[in-house]
Amino acid sequence: MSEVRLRFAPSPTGYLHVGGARTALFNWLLARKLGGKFILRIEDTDVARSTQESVDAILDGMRWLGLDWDEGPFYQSDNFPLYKEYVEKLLAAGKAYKCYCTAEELEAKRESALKEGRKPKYDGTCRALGGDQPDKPYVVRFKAPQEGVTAFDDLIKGRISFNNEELDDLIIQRSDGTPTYNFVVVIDDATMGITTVIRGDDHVNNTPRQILLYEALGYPVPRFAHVPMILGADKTRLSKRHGATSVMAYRDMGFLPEALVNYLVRLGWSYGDEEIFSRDELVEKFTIENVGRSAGVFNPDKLLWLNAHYIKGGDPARLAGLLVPFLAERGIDPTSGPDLVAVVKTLQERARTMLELADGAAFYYLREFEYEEQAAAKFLKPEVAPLYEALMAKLATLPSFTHEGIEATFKGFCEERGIKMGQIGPPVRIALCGGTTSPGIYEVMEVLGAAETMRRLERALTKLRG
RNA sequence: GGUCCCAUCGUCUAGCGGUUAGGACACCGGCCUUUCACGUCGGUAACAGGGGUUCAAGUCCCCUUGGGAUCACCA
Repeated sequence: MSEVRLRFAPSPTGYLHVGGARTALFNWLLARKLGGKFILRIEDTDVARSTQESVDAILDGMRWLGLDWDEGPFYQSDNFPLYKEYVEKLLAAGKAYKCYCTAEELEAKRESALKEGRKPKYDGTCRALGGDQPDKPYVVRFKAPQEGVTAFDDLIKGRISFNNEELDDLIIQRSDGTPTYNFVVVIDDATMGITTVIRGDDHVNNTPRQILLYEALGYPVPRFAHVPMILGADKTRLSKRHGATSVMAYRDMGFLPEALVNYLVRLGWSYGDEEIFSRDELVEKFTIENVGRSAGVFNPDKLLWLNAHYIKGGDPARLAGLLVPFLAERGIDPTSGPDLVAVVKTLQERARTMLELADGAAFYYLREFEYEEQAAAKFLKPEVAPLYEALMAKLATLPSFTHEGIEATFKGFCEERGIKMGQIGPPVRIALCGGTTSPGIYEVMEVLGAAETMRRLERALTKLRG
């Protein structure tokens, strides 16, 4: 039983955001590296705020990132009877008690305490109460020690300690009988045998309470690792106003999962000077000790750079497959036109996202595209008509319409006529793709094929003749 | 406000007592070139401040300042 068991425990109140994804990633990496288990648990004790759509969205995000889990997903809402049992156990042992204070009373106390500059902690009114009050609604509170120190050695931040007097008697069961987060998380992590808890550092303040609960319940306390949060450019918590925070939104914006994974893991973790990590390398090299202690700013530019890197080196066939839906959004069906894989190859070095790849690929499949106004005015002039005609005649004699042959034809053409590539290149480019930006014209011509190339040249010829 | 955490280029970071403080993104130049990119070469740019400890401090300690998290019948 020395196997490490880690978990990711999101609450289904929204999509999977990048911060959560990074936490999940760290857990997953450590589990894979150590040959342990990675468990997915849905924290839906707040029945009112939890939705099935959110669960689905989170699962989709996990799958897209390739974070497969070994056990689960488990739902806390399935375990309410179990939690109730533990509450009873604590009650019976005198380690918890019923509190009859109403939410309104507590709110009032909290406000006045805050106003007077005192700590807004529960004052313990019901702690010493004698017997039950059968007809009154109540919550169950954990009877926390009021003195002493609770400390733990965080795997990332080092030793962290709290004076118990700072802690109050937290509610472990609501008046409607449902358990609360801090209690449930302990029961679950304990009963699931979680050995290491990696979570956002917004949980550090919960940790001492949870440790106390573990001890009260007689369970071993797991190791904790609190990962710093992700900030926006203005150093405040990353939110929608900084841009997309949903993992799936990044997919829709044309990012590759390996790019997002690489980016997210490097945000807060490092391995010497290395920037690029394959999934296998991450599993091999990841250690929780190399996770930094301070919060990091999400840098979209660097993500973009990584994405460009993975597109550049990606398998053209795979990229072509991923590209289809992006093309469909533009009303393009790549089955009627040049081979999409060949198209992708001409674009890989100049696209940073699948969106850009789709934009760049569009002209291959459009037959009656418009010419960019400025470009047409500058290059589609009557004077180039003879050039077009001569070039087409020469091209027509090519035995095979390949990059090499086409290039040789252009070279020879320029030499014969004593002109420079700059005089024939731009007009041809516009004829082929309608603008001044495109892959190299030799490769474009090869991918387009002889017939389509000639048709486009002919079409431009007609256009420039008025 | 209490508690807890954090602090190296604009950003992500390397550094684990002795370094010309390194890399990456971004930015600015050169080269390459049929366009746009890619690539390549080079450049600008950082140890928050103040005290200690030490022969020696970005590295260790303390304080200040500045950020952040958290103080729910949310998770």
